[in-house]
Amino acid sequence: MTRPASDFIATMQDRGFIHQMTDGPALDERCSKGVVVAYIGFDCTADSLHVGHLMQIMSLRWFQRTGHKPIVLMGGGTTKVGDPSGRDETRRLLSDADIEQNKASIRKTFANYLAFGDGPTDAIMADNAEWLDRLGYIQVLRDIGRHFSVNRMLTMDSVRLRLERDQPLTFLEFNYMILQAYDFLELSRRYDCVLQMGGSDQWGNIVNGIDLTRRIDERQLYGLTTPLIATASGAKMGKTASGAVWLNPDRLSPYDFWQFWRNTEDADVGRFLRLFTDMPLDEVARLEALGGAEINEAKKILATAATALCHGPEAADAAAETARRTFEEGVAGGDLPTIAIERARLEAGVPAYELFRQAGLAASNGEARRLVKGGGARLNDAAIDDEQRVVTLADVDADGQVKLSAGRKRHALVRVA
RNA sequence: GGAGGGGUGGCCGAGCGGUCAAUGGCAGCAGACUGUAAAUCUGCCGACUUCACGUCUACGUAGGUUCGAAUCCUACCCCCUCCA
Repeated sequence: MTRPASDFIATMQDRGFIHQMTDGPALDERCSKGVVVAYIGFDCTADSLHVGHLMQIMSLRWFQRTGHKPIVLMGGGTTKVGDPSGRDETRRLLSDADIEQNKASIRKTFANYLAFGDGPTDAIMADNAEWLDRLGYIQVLRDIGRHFSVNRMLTMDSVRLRLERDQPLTFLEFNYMILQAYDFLELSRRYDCVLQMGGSDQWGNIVNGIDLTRRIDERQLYGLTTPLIATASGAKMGKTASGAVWLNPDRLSPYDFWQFWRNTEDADVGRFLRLFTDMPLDEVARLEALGGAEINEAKKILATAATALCHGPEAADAAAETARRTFEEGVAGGDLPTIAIERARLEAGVPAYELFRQAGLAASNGEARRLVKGGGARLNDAAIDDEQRVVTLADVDADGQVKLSAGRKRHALVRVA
């Protein structure tokens, strides 16, 4: 493609957000001529989004920053059905109450990335439960169902892959793409929305919405998908010690979120800076070029910038500071997980493995003991060599705390209550 | 409805009467090497405790046979394939 005319497409292209587009040139032109409305849907399958959703969120952010109006569509309705895209197994059915709860919890995340309001380019939030819940079966079959050919539905990846692998696909899930297609139609009518974005696994669903709207309203809509992000060594992105990298602070602390980015592989630093921060491209290029251990500086900047977007600048700085003190000075930083213990218990002496378990550094006493046995446990930065090591008041430092470490990276504090 | 195949630890996948808490791979944790990276090598990786050739809970569910079952039998549930 020649150089895009619109800031939006140019930015998305330069920063690596574009996997596929429907009629890219036309979309580019649209975006260069005035405010465009676009949406991305988020299903409420968990009470928090995770880094896997970050591409989508950043897409909306850039969309808004380049002068357009983003719609965050909560999938209050579609979550009741469950998107089969990219999965071999049927999603567990969530209760309406769970979905409501998840929705409420997820909503909060967006406030940090987008500016909501009533202005022409202010973001708005919608919920497809609003229209999907009201649909009548026969009516949908007649109005929408007749525009879908089962022959074609069977060729969509979300369906085809299931069938090819002999994995079951329920009729409920089979209908998901129809509902998502209908969403696009509905949003185009309600908000003049002409663009849907999403991950590459959403391509089929997006194209269905475009086709449906062309057939019913004779309106041209557009789609744009983002590439699947894996780490340079091929692993799926977003896994950490304790599972997914959640965006909600109650699921993953800002400190741990910061650590996730800090541990980015060398080869990914530039790409991640482009995708997950607002950093200008020339600055990214400079940081990316750092060699050897110097690349660590770039990782810190990445971590702080990404955390600032998600959790706010204060939380990001606090996390960076805690990390600096913990790793560079070897002092216990303030953001580390902390547990309290009564003075009396310490006077009597508490086995170290017990404390490791309580502090969450080990899931069970047995695991804690194995950690000690394996040489990975440290007490106030000194390796614990005796499995039976008992912690007493003698181990408490001047600040009234004891520092526990499991490996190089995971630390916790025990404070005397 | 009929015939056949299958349900094993977070996942994949061996086992098919004892020595099986269950081979192997992946994922995860830790150690060494480093740069809080990658790659590599090593150890750990159901729970609990006196960490041990100990106890408990586990191989879809419920019973049964047996000194002893993930392994055999019965019933039930679920999945897949083919036929109707």
